Amino acid sequence: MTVRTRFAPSPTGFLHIGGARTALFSWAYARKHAGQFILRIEDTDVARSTPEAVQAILDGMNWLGLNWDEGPFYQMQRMDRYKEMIQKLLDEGKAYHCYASREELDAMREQQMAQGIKPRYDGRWRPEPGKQLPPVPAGIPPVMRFRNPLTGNVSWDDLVKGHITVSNEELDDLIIARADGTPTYNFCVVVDDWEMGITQVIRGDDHVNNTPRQINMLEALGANIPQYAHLSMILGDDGQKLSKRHGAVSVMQYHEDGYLPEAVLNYLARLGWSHGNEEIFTMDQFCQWFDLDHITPSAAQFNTEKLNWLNANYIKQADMAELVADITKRLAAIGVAVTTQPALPDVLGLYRERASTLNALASSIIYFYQKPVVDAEAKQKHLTAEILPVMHALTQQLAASDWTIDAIHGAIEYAVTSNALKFPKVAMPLRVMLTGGTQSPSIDAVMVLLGKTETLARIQPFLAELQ
RNA sequence: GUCCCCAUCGUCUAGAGGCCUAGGACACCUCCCUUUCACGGAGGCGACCGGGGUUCGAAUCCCCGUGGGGACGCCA
Repeated sequence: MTVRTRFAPSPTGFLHIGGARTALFSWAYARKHAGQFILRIEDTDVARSTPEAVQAILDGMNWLGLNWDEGPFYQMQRMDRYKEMIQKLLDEGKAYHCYASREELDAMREQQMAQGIKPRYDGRWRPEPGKQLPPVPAGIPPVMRFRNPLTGNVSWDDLVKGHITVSNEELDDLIIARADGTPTYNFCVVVDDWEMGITQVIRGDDHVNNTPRQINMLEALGANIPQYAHLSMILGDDGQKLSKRHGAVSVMQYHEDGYLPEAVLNYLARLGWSHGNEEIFTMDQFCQWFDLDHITPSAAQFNTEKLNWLNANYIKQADMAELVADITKRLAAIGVAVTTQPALPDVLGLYRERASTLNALASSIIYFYQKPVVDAEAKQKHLTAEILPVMHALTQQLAASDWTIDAIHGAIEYAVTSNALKFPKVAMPLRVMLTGGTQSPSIDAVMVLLGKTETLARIQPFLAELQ
């Protein structure tokens, strides 16, 4: 049987990091087994679903490169099919109408909680042989409930968590269609997973509790039971649960923040899954290695520092043409136009090993295309009156040099030795004048990139000012 | 409250009864490289939640406890 997995988000918000990992694992499982990966949009909550959210999910998937083989299927477009199946269950006596009002049900739950028992529907409208049902209230549209078995257990071998058993006594007759006739989540999932031939349901472990209900419905429908793999959740950097209010961000935010999709993917893959000591790997390798056996059943805390480390690695390896295009865009976004000189690939060649995000990389090279803002403290510390004569002499020599890295280095070296100074004593003032700060790659390499004219132009005002 | 799940360095994890003096990675510290900062290299610090079993032997299996999480919607 060919493997068919699915990712089934509800379009009520952006694709966040937890959803992205679920999608990644489902995708990788299908790829590993040469199967199909299906995208299904669970939009039956009309009030909360939005087209913008659908687009945001698609954008996130595309950015990560998680390509799907079928879909996206929209549940709202499959209503007729669900309704047929509901009718089938009704005809077979496996579902029934319930006329209990919301107020009535709320009161029931409250009472059960007060008694210290698990709140569950008490079956007041469930038909039984010889049972007298309440009189049907007039003008009240009923909901449809699934007739869950009263006794016995439901169990399955979860591919991540192992054997799980739940007693049917813990379950109740869930609503499968609302009063307006639209089917609810648990029912749609069951019909879709069945009809789409899903073989492995890989999803978040907040669905563990839904699984026994779904298995019961699948059985009532006469459907095959897929295998289930429940992934633990991802906690925020601070160990707290991720929520809209707290820490949950769109995967596209990582794009904006300067992360490469490869890095995010690699990080996510390694969060809760492992392949021995492998830390950095391509998606091809991941798809070959991926298996459900090596997924940790416990929750994992997100660690931005490790993501940064991975991202730095991917920035170092990135294709130069792509890097140039990306950095150009990021600089443009902050109002910096990249000119032909110095050539961006040359600059990036020197700076790419120093940054852990693309944004950091972009801002680290601004001073090649704009006059730097000089750090006052650095200026005061390094641009002293005593260094002035040395700088003057050095500038003259630089002006006459042929502007190769050796020539520049030689000129600085001469200034150092002829004045009996330490190298930084000369290099630091240059760094401050040319870059505005005290941290940069080798100053001679920076000067080569900056060019003779620009270098001298940046030094000149300081010499004048110091005089 | 009830049910379900989870538990190895600060974090992500390796670990399928002896290979464990518990390995790797991030972070942190030290040193090296060096022209500052990074990068890189070499070291270091650092964990099996507690208690009972089972076993010749337990991080690993079982039970209890503790702690954490999830679920209990006409949401998904």
